[in-house]
Amino acid sequence: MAIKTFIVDDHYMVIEGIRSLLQNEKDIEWLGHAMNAASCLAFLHNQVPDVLLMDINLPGKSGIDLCREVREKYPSVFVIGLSTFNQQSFIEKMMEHGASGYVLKNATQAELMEAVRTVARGKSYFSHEAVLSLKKNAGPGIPVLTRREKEVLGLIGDGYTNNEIASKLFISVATVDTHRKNLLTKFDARNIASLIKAAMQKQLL
Amino acid sequence: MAIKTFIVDDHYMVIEGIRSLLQNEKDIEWLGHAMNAASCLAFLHNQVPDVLLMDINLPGKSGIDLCREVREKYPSVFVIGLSTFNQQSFIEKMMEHGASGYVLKNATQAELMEAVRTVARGKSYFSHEAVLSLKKNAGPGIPVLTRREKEVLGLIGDGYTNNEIASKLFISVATVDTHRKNLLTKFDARNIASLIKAAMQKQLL
DNA sequence: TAACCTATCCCCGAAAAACAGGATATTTAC
DNA sequence: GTAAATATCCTGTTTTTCGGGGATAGGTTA
Repeated sequence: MAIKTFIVDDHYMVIEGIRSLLQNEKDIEWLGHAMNAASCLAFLHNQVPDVLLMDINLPGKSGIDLCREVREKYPSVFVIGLSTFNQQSFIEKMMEHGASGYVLKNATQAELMEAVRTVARGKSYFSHEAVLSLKKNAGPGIPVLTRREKEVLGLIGDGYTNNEIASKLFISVATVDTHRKNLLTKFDARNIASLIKAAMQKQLL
Repeated sequence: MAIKTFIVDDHYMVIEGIRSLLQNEKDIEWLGHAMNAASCLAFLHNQVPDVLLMDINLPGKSGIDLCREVREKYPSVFVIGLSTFNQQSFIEKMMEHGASGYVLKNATQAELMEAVRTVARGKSYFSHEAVLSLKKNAGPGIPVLTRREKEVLGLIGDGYTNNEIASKLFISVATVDTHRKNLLTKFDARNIASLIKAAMQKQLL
């Protein structure tokens, strides 16, 4: 029985590319594509694929959220995350939300097919490069921030000084300073510059 | 005479997608593809296309630089920039470096073919969405940085202090301070935090 | 209840950055 | 060849950050 596949990606060229890579495989069946989360869910309502290839950067609802929703409603669907970047933060998040694999968009045909077949058997598959970047970047991960810390981080990024932040949040400067110090510790940053850069890279700002 | 096209993109799926979108058009000929700047230049050495489709995010040398180089050596080649994002900073840069068009990767088949045909006639073509985002985001634009400023900006982002940067670059702290001041002015930033955030958003870091 | 997390506040001193001026070579561009 | 841009350096003062501490109070949870 052929593996039924479905694709969600807002890039027409990527959809076409994947289709042309998979269409000549006899054990892989192409059910169609969606270009956003809503029409993907609508499609699943009628027909359920075995493997769902999903861009993690979707307009509106992110791939991360869509992945969680699909896995909750249709546990038989295995999800493969697709992305241009191999950012460990994205990979980790997709995994946490139930994805079975992660493939970079510069993957070869062989890699893509292996991913589809592996995941269809209920196993996990990661792009070679994705694994490398996970290993390389094994250290930090995404720090867990409290609500207040996120708030302070946002204001720091907007260029406000501790004094201004204190006024805005109706707290003492000392408190803001403590939050700031905790942020530096959590991000393992030397100063505000590296803190902001790290936060931007981890999509926390 | 068919329009000879060539593609540079490091994403295999995108190459395949474009190929499958263009291959059935009788007035468009597919010369091949390259996955990085070097092999693109090597190809051009032997065969010159009419239209060169080029991802702006290439590994190593950026699409921006490749575009300039190609236009200098082969003025008959018209370049179309390809990108996932419609960031006005990228679009502007590609134009400054001699590109004739800009198409988003979520473009439709019709749009892509129109772009190729328009550009082949020596005219300019912009994705509908690219034009929109240019209009919408007319405000700030992207600051022009000198080589030294970019260097200093990078080191600031990596968390080095002015003293450390001075040592690294074998210049005085006062000079580093001046570069820093100029960066703040160019980015219209209040302090380092907002500078780094702005630089990250504009992909300059 | 005790341990833990979160948010709040405080002190100190050294280091760094921000602000405000100005100055001088060397390229680069017109 | 002249003007503009770039890179370099200087002297101040004021503000902010950074790195140590430590303390209290409320909520959660094991």
